[in-house]
Amino acid sequence: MKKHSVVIVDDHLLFAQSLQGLVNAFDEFEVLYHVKNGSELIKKLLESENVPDIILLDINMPVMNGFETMEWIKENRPRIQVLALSMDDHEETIIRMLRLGAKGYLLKDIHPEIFYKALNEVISNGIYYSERVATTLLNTLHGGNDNEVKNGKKLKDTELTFLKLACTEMTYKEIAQEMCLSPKTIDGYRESLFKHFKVKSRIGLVLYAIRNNMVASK
Amino acid sequence: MKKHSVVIVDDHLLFAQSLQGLVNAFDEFEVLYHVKNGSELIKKLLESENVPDIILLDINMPVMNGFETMEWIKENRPRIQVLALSMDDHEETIIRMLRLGAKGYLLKDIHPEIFYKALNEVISNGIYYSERVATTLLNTLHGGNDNEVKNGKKLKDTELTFLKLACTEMTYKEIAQEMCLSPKTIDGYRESLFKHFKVKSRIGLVLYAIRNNMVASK
DNA sequence: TTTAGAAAGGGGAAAAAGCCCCTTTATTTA
DNA sequence: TAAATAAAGGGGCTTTTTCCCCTTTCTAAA
Repeated sequence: MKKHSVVIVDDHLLFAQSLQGLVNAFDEFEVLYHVKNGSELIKKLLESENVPDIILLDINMPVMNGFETMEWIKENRPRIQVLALSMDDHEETIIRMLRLGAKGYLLKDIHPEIFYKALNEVISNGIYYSERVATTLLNTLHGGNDNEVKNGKKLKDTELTFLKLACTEMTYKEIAQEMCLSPKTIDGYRESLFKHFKVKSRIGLVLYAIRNNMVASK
Repeated sequence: MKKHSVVIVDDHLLFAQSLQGLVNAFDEFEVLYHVKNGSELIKKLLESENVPDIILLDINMPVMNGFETMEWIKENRPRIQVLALSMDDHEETIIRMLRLGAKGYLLKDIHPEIFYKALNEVISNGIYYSERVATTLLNTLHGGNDNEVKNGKKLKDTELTFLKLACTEMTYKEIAQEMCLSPKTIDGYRESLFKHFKVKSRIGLVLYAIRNNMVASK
């Protein structure tokens, strides 16, 4: 029987290498190769005629991150199943990744047996989430009471740009200049995001953005 | 020949399990067991008469983090060599860990061969740093030009408390109340930390604190 | 074709943040 | 022991932030 081929995309070489060993230890799976980021993956996919069945995709990578990579895969290699693999359990991240078409979302603290189950599930065209991920999703779906704005709704480009600049030492005036908008417009974005995220100050905004992975914290 | 025994402390089970495979693949080393956090490690060390030669210690763990764990080890099991293993390459973190007595600091994106070298180095009583870690350290040691305050100097308790509260939606007035100090004193801390970290605003302070792991970001 | 609702922006004011320069009281340290 | 330094705090000022209410323009839906 031909084994299912797996490609690992993760910049943590130690983890990638170790994970490769783990995958190869499963009878039904074997690792084709592993790469350090999205760009390398794309290069490999383009030059190799050996198409993998599953891609294990890390999200936080320096060069080309998981989201961008996922978009590329969906457009160019839609038949490859992608399993997101991250330490980040914030719902914004999870939802974003699943919206982009990932077939599952695993946290790196899962048990290897769960990992094995996830691989099998994905191969048989299913979807798999870590328990904590599923819980998070449930909370989001029929979540809460008064958060009709809070989550799913994604930010507009301009709001996101503002948010990123707000997570900076720039004053609003400087941000306005940078974005070629009136300070008053910026003030509007600010108020709208404050309500959206239920925060009371720019500090709160920054904390929210970082905690939810909307801007790079490190 | 008896193999050198290794204990893995990491909450990412998938990583831990995979790493165990990697370590066991080296002839000279074998994994004794792996645990999810510092508390579990201590329990194991206390109840088992089988003392490991090396502990591979992750830093970011939910229950008892690497720093606390390192302190305990130095006090109670000073003869065990500890290799810190983290994705965090900020100098404050590295220096703190090495000050606490870690025999090396590895970033999780290192190559497995480097990992092997590090294990051997530590066993022969040496010290090993990832290349990027060494670079960071060098920059710090005879670093820069005018940063006589910047790094090594650790914050006083009260300053750290202020810093943590500053990474919050509280106003300075509220922080002052919380700390039972005059708002003017708080203002003094603020100014001093601004200079210390070379930031221009409270936002900058928050970003610095998070990036350097001085407050929990997530 | 109205009409509702975004998006961009204005006025104005109160609160908070940021900045210097200063005083007092301990605690070092030379 | 005298001088230096650190910790706590005050005065007073400017800039930023935060808030609320309002206008115009354009687009999309009823």
